[in-house]
Amino acid sequence: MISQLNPEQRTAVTSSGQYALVLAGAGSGKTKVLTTRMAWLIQTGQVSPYGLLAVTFTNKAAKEMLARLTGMLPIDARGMWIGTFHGLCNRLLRAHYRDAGLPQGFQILDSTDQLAAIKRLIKTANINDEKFPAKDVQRFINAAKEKGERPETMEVWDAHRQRLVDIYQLYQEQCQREGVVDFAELLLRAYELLSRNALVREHYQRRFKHILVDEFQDTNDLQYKWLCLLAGSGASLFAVGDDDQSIYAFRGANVGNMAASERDYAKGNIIRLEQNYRSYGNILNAANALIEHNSERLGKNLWTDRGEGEPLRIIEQATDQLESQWLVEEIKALINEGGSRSDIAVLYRSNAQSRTIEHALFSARIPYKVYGGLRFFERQEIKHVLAYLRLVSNLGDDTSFMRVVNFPTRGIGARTLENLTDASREIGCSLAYGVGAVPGKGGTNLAQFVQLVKDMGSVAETVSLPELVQHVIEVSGLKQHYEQEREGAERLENLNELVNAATVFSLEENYEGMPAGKAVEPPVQADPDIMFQEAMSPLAAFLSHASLEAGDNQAKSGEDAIQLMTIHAAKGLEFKAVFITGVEEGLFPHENSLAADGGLEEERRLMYVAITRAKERLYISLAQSRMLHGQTRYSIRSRFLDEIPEACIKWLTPKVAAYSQASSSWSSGKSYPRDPYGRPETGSIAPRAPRTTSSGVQVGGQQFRIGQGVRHGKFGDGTIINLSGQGNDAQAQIIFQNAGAKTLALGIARLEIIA
DNA sequence: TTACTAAGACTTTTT
DNA sequence: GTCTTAGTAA
Repeated sequence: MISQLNPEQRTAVTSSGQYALVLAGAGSGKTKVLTTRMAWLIQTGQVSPYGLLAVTFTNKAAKEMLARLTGMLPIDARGMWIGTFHGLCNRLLRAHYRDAGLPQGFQILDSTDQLAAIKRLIKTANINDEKFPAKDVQRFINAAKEKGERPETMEVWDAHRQRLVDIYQLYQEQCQREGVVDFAELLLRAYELLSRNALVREHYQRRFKHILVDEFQDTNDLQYKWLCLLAGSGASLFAVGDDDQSIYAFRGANVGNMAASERDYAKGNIIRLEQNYRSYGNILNAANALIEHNSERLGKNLWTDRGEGEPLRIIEQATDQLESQWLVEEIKALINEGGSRSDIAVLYRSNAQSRTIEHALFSARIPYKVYGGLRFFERQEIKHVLAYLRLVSNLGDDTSFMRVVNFPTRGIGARTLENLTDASREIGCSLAYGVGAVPGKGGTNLAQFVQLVKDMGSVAETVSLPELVQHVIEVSGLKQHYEQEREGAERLENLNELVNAATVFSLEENYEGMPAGKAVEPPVQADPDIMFQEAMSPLAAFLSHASLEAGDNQAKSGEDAIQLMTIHAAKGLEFKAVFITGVEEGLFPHENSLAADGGLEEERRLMYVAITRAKERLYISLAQSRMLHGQTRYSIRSRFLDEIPEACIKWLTPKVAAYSQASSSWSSGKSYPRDPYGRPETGSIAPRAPRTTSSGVQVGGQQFRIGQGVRHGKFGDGTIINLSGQGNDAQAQIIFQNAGAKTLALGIARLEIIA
């Protein structure tokens, strides 16, 4: 297995030091190195499968790793510690729930659940929700946890921050009372468990001889500390990552961990994988040149022996709609050449851009798939069923209680719930236990609801997991509710799918190293840590599975379709042909990113990621005007395009020379902040100075010029600020005094020239 | 209690 | 343009 590697890959795989940092460029065989190293370590007898821990960020990556490993070696991967940070921490906490101070069946809150819990807290604790919006509080708490901070130890410098810390404290108390943990808490609890409990820590430090980390540039401070603690002084730490592909700083990832690890382990063992097996030369040259503009890189240059290939094709269109139309034509051409649709990806910076593109593809009847969006376990009907199931598992789960107490409606209104909240708080119990204290009709309805959940609980003791799920769907009234709803058919289908998911889950023999489904005997063999474990109930295991693996993020597979996704979602993927759309100042780099520290560099890395997705052909497009937030905005091409060498590029529309005079803006009468490049930092309404030096366009006997006044039957009077195209295809951008900015086809719109 | 309307937001996102 | 949320009327 080693013989198929290039020299650098081989060095990495067989590295014998205590520490190695593999700087793996895009398309350089990162996963191959990681999995081959695992296989090599096991095969050469340096470690048993149980002495190995491999951690990734996504379930997808973990599955891929496991699949490749078992493909190379005939080993039983069950019980091996290969998983996501959250999955492994969950496993750790399940095994040692008592030492971690958690109830045995603790449940996991996803981000949505967490936000709901915080909103509820803000209400019950009478916190000013204008000063402390739930979203801000959530961000504060998660950021604190990701730095490993608890309320007691946090620095406070003003009253506002003090209050935030107090809310963090209250939130922790609420979670503890309800027996739930959020995502960040999984990591922090696991870290605290290891750092405080020497017995547990030493056990795992002894056990894991080799720790392997994927996408190391995406680790946050806490994850890094967790790794260091687990590695102790004896284990080998093998980290693979690419600082140039760090695009998640906004959610706490700290690229600095790469440099820090090198410093902390003082081994200086960096291995660079720079040979790229994915893209042609022009694509790589463009990517290399672009990323050169970033400072503080560890340094790396991709190369290939595949030749230059096609140049990058860049096009500038007048509007986002024309951009999409061009996209459709180009895609048609590619397909005519014999390309398959799924080899073509259309990437964009923000989700809002997909609408126009989808519309154009739809009109042209080109099948497409949009990635991103709601995942299976995040759908509201699924979350409703899960909330009932969580209540069955733990009546004290107030978040779930509030979610379904009146869904489907059963005459329990806001007033009744307010009474219940007050009563429960006074008694000091959870909502379900406080229903007796609510008088009147509301109280009766509440009592009936709690009885309903209790009845589900007794059924749970006698039937299998899928049977229970089916039962809950029926007696909760959810089934009936969606049967009556006009658009309920798909939701009903999803409910059936949930029963299937439960069936599949209960057939699995183990979950996170623990017995799952029908708790099988004997328990998972050969995992030495089984001695710490008590079997989790199948229901609790299923619920935790649902929180941790929200399901596929992709549209239904099957049909051969164009792939539409954000650049973030494209990381790790590759396509024969890639279109990067909307490459304009203000959008990409996004204007909001410029204010953030290191924001521009992260945007540039994002562009780097986008470029390196392409194997054969790369198209970049931009539009001079685009509908965004219901307004037309004008912008100039992204500075990133000026950072790519002309030698790699073929401009499909002429490259406009300089932008120094151009401005891009939303509304007149303001002055615009400038970035260090002397460019406007934000987009806006005042039309920018026309760029096309066109002397005018002749259509239907009329001569249109930039700056000319025109009158439209519907929009009124306005001024032409830009012209494009020729003859009947000519388009004009016009700012109407009352109707705002419009792009009109001169051959169609009836315009009257005025003074 | 529900259903409708108005107002405001709105970069990227896995677990 | 589209979604979520808060407020109000039926």
